[in-house]
Amino acid sequence: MRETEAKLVGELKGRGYRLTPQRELLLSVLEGSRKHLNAETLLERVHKVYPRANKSVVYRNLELLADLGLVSCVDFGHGRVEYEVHRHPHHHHLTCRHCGRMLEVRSGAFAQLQQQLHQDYGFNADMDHLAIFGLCQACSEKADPRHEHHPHALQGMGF
Amino acid sequence: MRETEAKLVGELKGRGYRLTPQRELLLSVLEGSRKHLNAETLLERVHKVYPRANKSVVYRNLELLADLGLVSCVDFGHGRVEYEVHRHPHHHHLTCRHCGRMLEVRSGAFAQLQQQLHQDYGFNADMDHLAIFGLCQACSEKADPRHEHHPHALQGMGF
DNA sequence: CCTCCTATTGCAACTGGTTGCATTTGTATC
DNA sequence: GATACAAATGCAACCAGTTGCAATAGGAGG
Repeated sequence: MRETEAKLVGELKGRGYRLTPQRELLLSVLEGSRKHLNAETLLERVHKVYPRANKSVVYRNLELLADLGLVSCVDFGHGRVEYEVHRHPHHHHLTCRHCGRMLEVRSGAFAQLQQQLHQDYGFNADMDHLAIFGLCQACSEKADPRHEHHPHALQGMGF
Repeated sequence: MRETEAKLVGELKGRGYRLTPQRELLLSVLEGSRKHLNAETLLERVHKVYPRANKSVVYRNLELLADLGLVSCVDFGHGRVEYEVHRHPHHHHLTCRHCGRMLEVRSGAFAQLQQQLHQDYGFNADMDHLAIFGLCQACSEKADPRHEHHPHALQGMGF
């Protein structure tokens, strides 16, 4: 906790950013949660301590913190982006587009892909921001190939 | 052209969807373009032929067509999603978060990742919807590690 | 060609997120 | 601790995309 706090202060000051109460608060809320948080929840919690906080500050600081590598944001395709402190540097997210469940995964294949892209194209991929969609095992098994697409499946799926 | 048209009709009717002028038009606009198109441009073009077309129809049909595997949509992180007919089944997009340029790529490493995820977690990844962010070769070379993050870099980047 | 049923459309209201701008506030310097 | 300057905030307007709902229109069956 203190460690990331100190890291934050160092990162910010070193680069000419200011240490504002909103910024500290935002990070501490993120650290206080084990789960991903979306911007709305985040704002609610910040609000309890600092009622005049504003959503644009939340978004702008999340962007900054993400940019500094302190938080990572993942778009699970549920209409809102989720944020978390960047403590497990190499885990990725597999989201099932059918049941909506999300799997955290740490596969060497990601590092391999990253390496390959660097080798072949000189591209330095941000693998940590990666969310992959598809069908989880359970849903793959249930899916009958002839009915893979149900009319209105997406609208009626309840997420 | 006709081929995809026929494929569309078949897919739709076979699954109980209707063949509406908006749907056909949307697909033909997508096919008439070699590049990715965003929903706004798409709507403009549809509008020229069918002036009372509406954005919600565009979005709903893009979702349907994507779901049927006829178009693919990629989020380049520029604030709007881009759509294209799904003719090159296995190309992926590397987007530079600094200069915004986009690279089309066909690497075996993606297939390998896909395979690995299937093997290890039984997860069937939709690799075609994948856009990867990072730094392109040019920007990586220009970036001085001590100034990797410029104040307001994202706001001032001009896209 | 008429009827009926339901998929689809058009619309307007809404959502999550972004932006421009005037105001406030960290913080470096004196 | 006062000053000054740029970074950050708060706000309101905005943007892309989504949703609920009443009206419309494919198309299957008669």
